[in-house]
Amino acid sequence: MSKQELPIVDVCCAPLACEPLSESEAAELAPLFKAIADPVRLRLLSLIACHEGGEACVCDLTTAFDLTPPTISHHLKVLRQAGLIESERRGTWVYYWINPAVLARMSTLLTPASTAFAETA
Amino acid sequence: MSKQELPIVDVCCAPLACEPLSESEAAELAPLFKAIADPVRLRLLSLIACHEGGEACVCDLTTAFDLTPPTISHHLKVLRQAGLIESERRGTWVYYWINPAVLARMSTLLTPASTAFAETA
DNA sequence: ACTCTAATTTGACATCTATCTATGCAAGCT
DNA sequence: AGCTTGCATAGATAGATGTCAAATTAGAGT
Repeated sequence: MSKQELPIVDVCCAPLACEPLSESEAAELAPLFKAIADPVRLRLLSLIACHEGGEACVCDLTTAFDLTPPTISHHLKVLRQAGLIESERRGTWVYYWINPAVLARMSTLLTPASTAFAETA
Repeated sequence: MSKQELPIVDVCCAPLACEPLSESEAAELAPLFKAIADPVRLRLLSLIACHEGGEACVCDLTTAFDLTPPTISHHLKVLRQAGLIESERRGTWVYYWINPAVLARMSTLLTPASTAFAETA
């Protein structure tokens, strides 16, 4: 539905610490993190990812928050426009599921290159 | 220097998709992503992480942007207050380095639990 | 057709944010 | 002491963002 802006996924996938991010790479990646830089959207993403069958109806999601349906709808739209989730209407209900490839790309980006951590000083 | 608010790192470390994020977990995690949800800060983080010795002087960073020093200083402060980087003054210059543990935690959170991606459809 | 429910869109508003200029502070040098 | 450079803070401002109430669209079932 509504194929408006499709998320770009052609940027590099190397960890942040491998080589400095170019201006254009940063410009494409920042919106992905901006999309999850909100407590409600983080929980939405988690609720969807954890839901049985890998997808959740909006009605399953709205009940988990002290927010009005339009607000939830707004947050879902932000996540969808960023490419983090996808949706489909089936009869009365609209279902959402996550796009694991985008999540994986973000995860990889944040991987400490050297993996030289572990010193929890 | 200035031990103001130290970042909390006592929240769970499991991937988003393992079990739904609690409200408080989301509230603690969102600011971390908000800190990197900006193209300038993403590049700053990358520049610092990639710099030889694992640390960079502010003077190394300001030259990479078309922004005034106060603006860079502001972004560094945001990253530092989130716990993503740390800093120390040595003589004339101030050096910044990344906190790999926090990066690793964020990376883990975004790991698709099932690791059932790879279908780059 | 009418009605009911599910979900989104629109418009408004208060708050937050990125950026700048101007100022302040700290360290090194003459 | 005084100057210069590196960096941070303070204050101001335009623009983005999260939230809600009201209106709208889409299906399902009388």
